[in-house]
Amino acid sequence: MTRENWTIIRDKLSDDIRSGRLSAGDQLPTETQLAVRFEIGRHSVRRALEALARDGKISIEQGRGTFVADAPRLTYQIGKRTRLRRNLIPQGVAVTSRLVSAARVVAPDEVTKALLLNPGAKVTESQRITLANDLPVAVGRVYHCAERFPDFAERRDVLGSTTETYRSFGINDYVRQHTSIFSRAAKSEEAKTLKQHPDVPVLVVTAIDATPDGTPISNSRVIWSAARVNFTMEHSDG
Amino acid sequence: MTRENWTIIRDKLSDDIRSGRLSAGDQLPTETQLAVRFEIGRHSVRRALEALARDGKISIEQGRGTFVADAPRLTYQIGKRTRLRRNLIPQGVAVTSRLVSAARVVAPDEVTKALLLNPGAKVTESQRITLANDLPVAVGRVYHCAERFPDFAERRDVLGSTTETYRSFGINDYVRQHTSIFSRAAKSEEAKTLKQHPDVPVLVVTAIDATPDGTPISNSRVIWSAARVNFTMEHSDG
DNA sequence: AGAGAAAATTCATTCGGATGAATCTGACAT
DNA sequence: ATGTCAGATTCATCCGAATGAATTTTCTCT
Repeated sequence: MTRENWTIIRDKLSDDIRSGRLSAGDQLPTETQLAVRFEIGRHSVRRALEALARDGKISIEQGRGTFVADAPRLTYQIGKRTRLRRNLIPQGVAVTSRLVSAARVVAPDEVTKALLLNPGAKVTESQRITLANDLPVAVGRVYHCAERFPDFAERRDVLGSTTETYRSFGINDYVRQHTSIFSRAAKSEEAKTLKQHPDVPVLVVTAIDATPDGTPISNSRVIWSAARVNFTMEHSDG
Repeated sequence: MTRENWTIIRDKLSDDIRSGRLSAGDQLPTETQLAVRFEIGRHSVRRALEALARDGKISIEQGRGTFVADAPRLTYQIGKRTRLRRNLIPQGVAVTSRLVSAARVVAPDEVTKALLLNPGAKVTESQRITLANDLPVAVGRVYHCAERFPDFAERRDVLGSTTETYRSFGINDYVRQHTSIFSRAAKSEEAKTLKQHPDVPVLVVTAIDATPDGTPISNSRVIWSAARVNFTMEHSDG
């Protein structure tokens, strides 16, 4: 009985949310109140709340309170024709993305390999943050060969779309060549950027886009909030 | 200085592992010793260790101690020709899988939809656990239409390979039709089955396999230990 | 009213301490 | 050698308490 006490309250709250007894946006009782009601220590309450936050079921905000998450999980389709905006918009989600920084740097090893560049080649690194309904869902870095796409980040920022930007460089089509996904704990700065609880893991999605003839044109590494996204893949065509 | 004290020891240990000062299999000092050495409370030490365990960098074992993880992350390639064994073996990993249970049940809603069955149709549910070098990495349920594949689980267990089993049913080829991936916290029983720390999240991979002409033949839902796996996808052919 | 300061709320982090559970070690008897 | 059991070690869980930080609410003064 003494063991795994905190799972009781976690499961109770989880049930309340699923069944609708607690609905999206509702504020939960304070930690102290929950501790009293369930007759357990506040630390066990915190443990339970942390577990729920990791699943994205609730959102814990310091100084304000704890709330039932109101944003459902986004579905992001990965395939040959992976297009961030087009894939998220159909879900009735307002997707925006913002340029955080742009720089010209010597390509890191992985980028050199991914883009088939010579060691020491320069690339442009643009860092963007993606929001769905004003809530950050992903933050990522994209690398382009600096010689071929000298001002990619700036143009992308003006044109507002990756597809358009490629077109302005004379590339009318591009396809996803390779994708890799893994999960890890969020670094504290990532958690801050994504406005998520420090214990929510992130999904790291590394990808290579290429022209239809197979020439790689971009290498990206996007950090997704694991609680807010769901990836799908169709293997027929893409 | 008082804030986020525990991240200091987390980062220190993480560095020690990455740099090789601590190597695979090494036992870490006990919680108490670490607390003394870093001049912080044991609870902060635990918090740091939990964070490292979530990333799969260390493995915490009650009554034994805490050890640097010795199993590297597996890479599992998802594509049109997704075959568990063939995709993992090239990495020098001894992959085995074991039937945990087999049953004949009324198809759950999602399965009905995935396999295009009539409501109330029966399916076989086989639960298998997959081990890589004797370490569990995944546990999953696979559903097959009971009419067409009445004894799938049993045959699969005898023949030792999914491909062979399908062949015995007259299916010489099959392809991955659809895959979806998301992350969530592990349920306590899943954590136990996968022999992982309760705080390590899992990746839920739902898939539909089909014959080349597009007829769905199986629906699976596999729970992967998020710390031990890494998914990749090639979008050219599969 | 309106602006700004003070107070109250609420979560964040940390510490110390206690008990339980799993595992290993070593003494002991067979 | 082998098996058993007591004790030590180590992590797991829990509680209570204090201080700090972020936010909201209330009050005060102009």
